[in-house]
Amino acid sequence: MSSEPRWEAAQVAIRQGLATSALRLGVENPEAWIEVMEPTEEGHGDLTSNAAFRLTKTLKQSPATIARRLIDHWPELPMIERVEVAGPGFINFWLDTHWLADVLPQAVAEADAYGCRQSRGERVLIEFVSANPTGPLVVVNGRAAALGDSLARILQANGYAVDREFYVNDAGQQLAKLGQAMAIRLRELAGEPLPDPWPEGVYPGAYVRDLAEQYRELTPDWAEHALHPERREALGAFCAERLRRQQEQELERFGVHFDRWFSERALREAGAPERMVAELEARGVLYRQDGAVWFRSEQFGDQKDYVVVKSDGEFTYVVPDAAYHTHKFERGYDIIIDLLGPDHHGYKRRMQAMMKALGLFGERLEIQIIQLVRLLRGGQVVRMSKRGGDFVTLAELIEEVGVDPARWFFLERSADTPMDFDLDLAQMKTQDNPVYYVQYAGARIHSVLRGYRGLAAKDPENVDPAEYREPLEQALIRDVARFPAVLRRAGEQRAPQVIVRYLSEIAGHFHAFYRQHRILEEQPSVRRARIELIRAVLVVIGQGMGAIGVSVPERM
RNA sequence: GCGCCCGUAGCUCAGCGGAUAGAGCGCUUGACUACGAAUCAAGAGGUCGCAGGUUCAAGUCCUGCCGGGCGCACCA
Repeated sequence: MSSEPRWEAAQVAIRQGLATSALRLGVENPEAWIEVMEPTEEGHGDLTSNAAFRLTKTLKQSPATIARRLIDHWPELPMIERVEVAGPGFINFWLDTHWLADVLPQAVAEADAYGCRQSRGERVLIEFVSANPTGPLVVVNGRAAALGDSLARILQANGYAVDREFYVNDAGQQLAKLGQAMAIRLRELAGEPLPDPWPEGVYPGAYVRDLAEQYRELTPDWAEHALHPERREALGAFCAERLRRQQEQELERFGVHFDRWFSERALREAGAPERMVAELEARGVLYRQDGAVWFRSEQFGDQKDYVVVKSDGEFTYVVPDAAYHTHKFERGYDIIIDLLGPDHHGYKRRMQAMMKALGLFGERLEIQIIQLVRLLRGGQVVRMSKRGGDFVTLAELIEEVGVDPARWFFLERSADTPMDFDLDLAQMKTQDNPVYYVQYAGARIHSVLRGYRGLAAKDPENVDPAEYREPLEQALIRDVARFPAVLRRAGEQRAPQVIVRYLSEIAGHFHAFYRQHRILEEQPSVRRARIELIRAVLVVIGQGMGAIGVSVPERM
């Protein structure tokens, strides 16, 4: 249950005020022209509008003149302290600090509901990570995990019911290769030499040997199994299940919990791919050529047609994938989000084309590509390749830099930008990591609140907003008031980094305030007001950090 | 060759068509007998890859180049 966010209320009131003025000046349908936003620069008010510029054509006057006329009969509103025309015609609004200060007790009272919105009855499905169960998770999976989980948290705070789902590719070719690798490792355990050369496409990673050892413990006639090609799939399935569980543990350790692990094998066993092909056939979007079955992808906006059933009768991977996506739609989600890895560029159009061919709504399916993560060590790019068996795992990354900094680092950058992750920097210079900057602000507030316990009885019960005189106090009040709007924007733009930026900002204001002003050593009335302020700041830091899955320790 | 993403301070990156383009790191100079110096204050540092176009207004939108990354299989 959350009350009216003051910042947004002010925005709405200003828009209405400007619309009323514009109407009086003879503008038809003024709402369409009026925009109220946060200025990029300090000194340009709390909220600003460019309405005058946009009305020059209609009113045939200079923006400065229009701006003056728009605020000519500006009504007295308790929330607005000052209105001014600035520059070539901007209208800047300063909100009344005392009016805004009401958000402080509100934030403190609402605590972990502050900034959140009531349920809107819409369901969201986010599929992310979905790494193949053929090895440990790697660094880019960590980026996907951090982004998907944070997005889920942000959307939940915005009133959506969100499910996190992991699609497990526990079928098909990769499983066979995994089984083959397993057979090789079992024979190695039996004392046979490793094949030379190593077979093409078979995972050479040493982790398969660990799995082989586990298999030996559990299976009396393990040596037999290594020799029978028809056992390969079962061996692969054994590995896949083990590796999937290992991935799940690593993700839990990273603070990411999936609501559902959706099995491709189950989908196949239920005959979904066959039904998918039949459905496409019935819609007349398939044709036969060179012994294979092709999908008319070009008709639906893709670059070229592609094969759905190979000449050997096997499905290509898009068929079960399309069946899976259809299944998502059938489950009734209002928004379906896929976060895909950087090796799925071509896949996006392909899946959208197929959904279009099936008559499913394209807008409800959002596909976001997460770009590459390059690791730097000693100033050199660390080359990673799963097939080459040479990679840095997510577990190793967490070991080196810790969960909180790793998450922060991933979320700091927008998903569609390839990023460099400098391991040396993250490891050696942890004190420079911005995540500690925000956590330190939280720890300082906790420390002050501990010190306040013995003093609280001497202070007045109620806060007098007139005590907020310092610019930094007022900046913090604005930060607290702005938070619901920030959370909302992060959700609309599907951009956790909006929260990250905000947190750095409010922490900066807090540290400056803390160095410059005393809290506990002030007069009771001032002290009471400042305690209320920092309690609210702590709530907001907690809410923001919660939205990106980073902790706020009481001591550090 | 085609498609997607990216070129902004020495480095890593922000920047919902709006005002004098920002932050962190690094560099220079200052601040603890004071609630936690993992902090704060001040300074230096830019032809926003290049060229056109749209607009009252372009780092942001459009077109073409240049540079980098990643994709373009009867692989997943």
